[in-house]
Amino acid sequence: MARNYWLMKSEPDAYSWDTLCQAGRGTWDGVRNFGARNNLRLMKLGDHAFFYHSNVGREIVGISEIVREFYPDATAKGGDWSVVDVKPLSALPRPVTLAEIRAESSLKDMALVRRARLSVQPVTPDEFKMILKMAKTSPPAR
DNA sequence: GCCAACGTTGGC
DNA sequence: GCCAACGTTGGC
Repeated sequence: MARNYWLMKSEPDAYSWDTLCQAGRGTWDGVRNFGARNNLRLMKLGDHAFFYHSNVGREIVGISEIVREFYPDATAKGGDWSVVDVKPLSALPRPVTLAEIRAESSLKDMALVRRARLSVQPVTPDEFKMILKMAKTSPPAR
């Protein structure tokens, strides 16, 4: 069975990869964008998602796994919003920055590049593999 | 801290 | 259903 890949953004000041690792499991709440919500609802148990630090860091730092499919967001006052539960799977050997992703031509169509403001977005298997490969190699010289 | 991009809201 | 105004995200 094919696994789907995603990318979820969080400002580390609000909720960081370290916070998720310490907690062991987390609920991805507070999404208030229809596109992002729809992506949450497409997530299946066992899907993998990059954890991206927006604003501070601007880099992918780890991979989480979806451990509960979508259910209503208890933090929403009205509206039709959803959450999923995630757990940390593994940290990347080293973070892959937005600048590196922009510089990699095969990743130019990533939603991260094309639709900067979408906080929950799909990642293709090829994109996922490429970023893993980048995370295992040395950072580009500058 | 600024501001461009863009998603959402609401008047018509 | 259009679109202007508004608010928010997030890179720089």
